[in-house]
Order: sequence, then C-alpha cells, then structure tokens
Amino acid sequence: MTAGTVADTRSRLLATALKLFREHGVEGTSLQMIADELGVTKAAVYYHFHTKDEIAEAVAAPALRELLEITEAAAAHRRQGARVDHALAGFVDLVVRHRALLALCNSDPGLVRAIDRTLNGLDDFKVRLLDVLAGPDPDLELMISVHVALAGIALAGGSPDLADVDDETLREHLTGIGRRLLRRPRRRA
Amino acid sequence: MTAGTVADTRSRLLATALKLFREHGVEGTSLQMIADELGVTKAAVYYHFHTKDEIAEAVAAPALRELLEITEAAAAHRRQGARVDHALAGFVDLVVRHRALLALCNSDPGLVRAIDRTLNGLDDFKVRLLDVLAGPDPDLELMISVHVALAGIALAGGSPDLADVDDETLREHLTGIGRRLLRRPRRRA
DNA sequence: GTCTATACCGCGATAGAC
DNA sequence: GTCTATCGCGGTATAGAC
Repeated sequence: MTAGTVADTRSRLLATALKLFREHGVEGTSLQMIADELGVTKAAVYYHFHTKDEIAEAVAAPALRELLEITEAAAAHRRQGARVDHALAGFVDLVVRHRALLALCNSDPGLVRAIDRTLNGLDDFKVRLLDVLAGPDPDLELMISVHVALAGIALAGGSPDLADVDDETLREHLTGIGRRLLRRPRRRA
Repeated sequence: MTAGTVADTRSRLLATALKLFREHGVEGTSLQMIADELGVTKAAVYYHFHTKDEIAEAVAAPALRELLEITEAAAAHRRQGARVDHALAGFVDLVVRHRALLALCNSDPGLVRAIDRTLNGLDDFKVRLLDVLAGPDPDLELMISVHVALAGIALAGGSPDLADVDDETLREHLTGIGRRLLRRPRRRA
C-alpha cells in the first residue's frame, strides 16, 4: 500500500527547498519554483507549510536544536574552564559540519530573519552561549573577544574561500584560534 | 532662486531611505514607504534611482570607498608589518565609525547582496584586504585567522550588545584582539 | 529636467471546489 | 491532499504633464 505519502511529500518538499535555497538563496527562491520542481501547484505547497518562513525554519531547525543542546550540556560542567572547552569545541564542530548551511545564512540572511522571527531562536541561543563562554562577571575585553570569536568562527566557517579545507583541519584551526581569543591558549594532548 | 532642487531631492531621498532601512531593514522597506515619507510618488523615486539595489548601494558607498582607500594606502608601505598595522587600524576605525551601517548589514543582508551585485564591490575589497593582511605565502593557520579577524571584528562592531561601548574604547579592544589574531601581539607606545 | 498617472507582472497568501 | 481562482502588494516600467 502507498503508506506515508504525507511524510514523503513533506520531506521531498524540504529536500527540494534546500536544494533551491542553496542555488538561489531564500529570497531568490519562489514558492512557484519549489512547486514546479515538485510537479505540484503553489497552493499544494501551502498545505504543508503555511509560510515561506516556516520552510526556511524547517531547513535550519536541526542545526539550531544541536546548538541549544551543546550549550546546555556545556553549562552543566562544574568548572568554568570545562564549560568553555565544551562550548567552544561543540560550536566549532557544529560550524564545520554545517558550513554549507552557514554559507547560505551569510549570503542570504533571509534565513537568519526567518529563524529568529518564527523560532525566536537566534537571540536566545546567542545570549545563552555568550553567557557560557564569557563566564560570570566578564571584563569588557573578554566580552568583546567572545563576540569576535563567535562571529568570526561562524563566518569563517561558511566562507567560500575555505570551502576546500577538509573538516578535521578546519576544526583544529578554528578551535585553536577560538582558544587563543578566549584566553585558553593551550590544550592538553 | 530655488537652485539645487535636484541634488536636494536626491540627498533627501537617501537620508529618508537610510532612516527607513534602519527601522525596517532593506527588504522590509518598500519604495512606496520611501515615496510616502518624502511626499512624492513611487515613480518619482524611480526617476532618481532605477532600482532598489541602487539606493542600497548609494547608502553603503561612502564606507566602501573608504575601505578601498585604506587598503590601497596600507599596501603602499614597504614593510609587511607596517602594512598589517595600517590595514588593521584602518579597518577597525572604519568598523567602529560605521557600526550603525554594519548592524544593518548583519540584520538585513539585503544590503550586502545589493552591494556586491551592483557595485561588484565586496568581493574585490575583501580579496585585496585579505591579501594585505595575510602577506605573501601565508600558512593555512594565518589565512583562517585573517578570516576570523575580519569577520569577527566587523560583526562584533555591529553587534547591538556592544552598542553602548564608546568608540574609543571599542577601537582599542578590537585593535588589540585583531593584533593578537594576526600574530602582532604588542604595539609600541 | 522633474514629477504624476497608470500599467504590468510576479510574489506570498487565502478561500473554496473537487 | 491537491487544485483553481483570486487578492493585495512589491519592484519595475512608460507616457506624458509641467
């Protein structure tokens, strides 16, 4: 029997959307294009997602959920040093693994807007992560360093110039740079 | 006599556009809104700028021109150390002075897109600046550091979290962080 | 040279038939 | 669950008044 038609159409739709987003950006992709590629009408797309933003959010959701989990897990450590290590390593890893998505965010912030409009997500995550990385009563220098580190790592990860660096190498370098910025220069073994 | 009506309308238009862009973002600002605020019709706006992108470009143009000049001036130094110092100081200064504009870029990359579509600008500038900062045959670590530094400084400068840090203080901290990232830790007097 | 009136077409979105 | 039809608004474009 033809079971799972619903979930199937939904996931086919998401896959198609992601592909088109990567090619044309979020704003540059119309619902019509998605519908045509799927062989249905615009209105059919609306049945599954009531808004273009919802589609963008669904595309970005897995990475965001991961970021939240990493941050919470990091916050659970007892020592501040361990919190920073965990959060930094997790953030770098996330950035490296999702750099295609990040490149999309940078070139087309329609994604960013969609995310924090519908999921109210980015701000919460950012504040929480900044907290964990800066620790209690950070001085101004450290606060600014944390901002530079997060923004710099995320954007550098998504930069087309570094697209052909392999994941492991990029991860190592970004972690090292992050540790220097956050005043934790050396890592054991 | 009523001289300078032309330039006047054009600059009033730009000022109005900038104000509305700051309030609603580039994509969130319609030509109709700009026209209404000025008390003219959409077509009148079209007379001065044939495209919305042209308006966005005109808003960002002064900062971009400055960036180009700084980069070229930096490249003219004889020693690589002096080139880095000049470019870094100039970049940080630019970021700090134009952080309102930068905040706009971050929250609404419509600006970014408009810029490098019409002016073909961002990429050229970025490549040139990366060159100057990384110097001849940079290793991978330095290349990545430069990316992190540029992206991090620009985004941190535009961050709303740091909006109430005064210019001079922000400039000092960003410069210090940049120098650490670019392996030029100490600055003389 | 500067603006108004008017139009076009594609977009995101909605209502309702099948 | 998908379609047709329709809406209002957006950016773009032209003709023509002054």
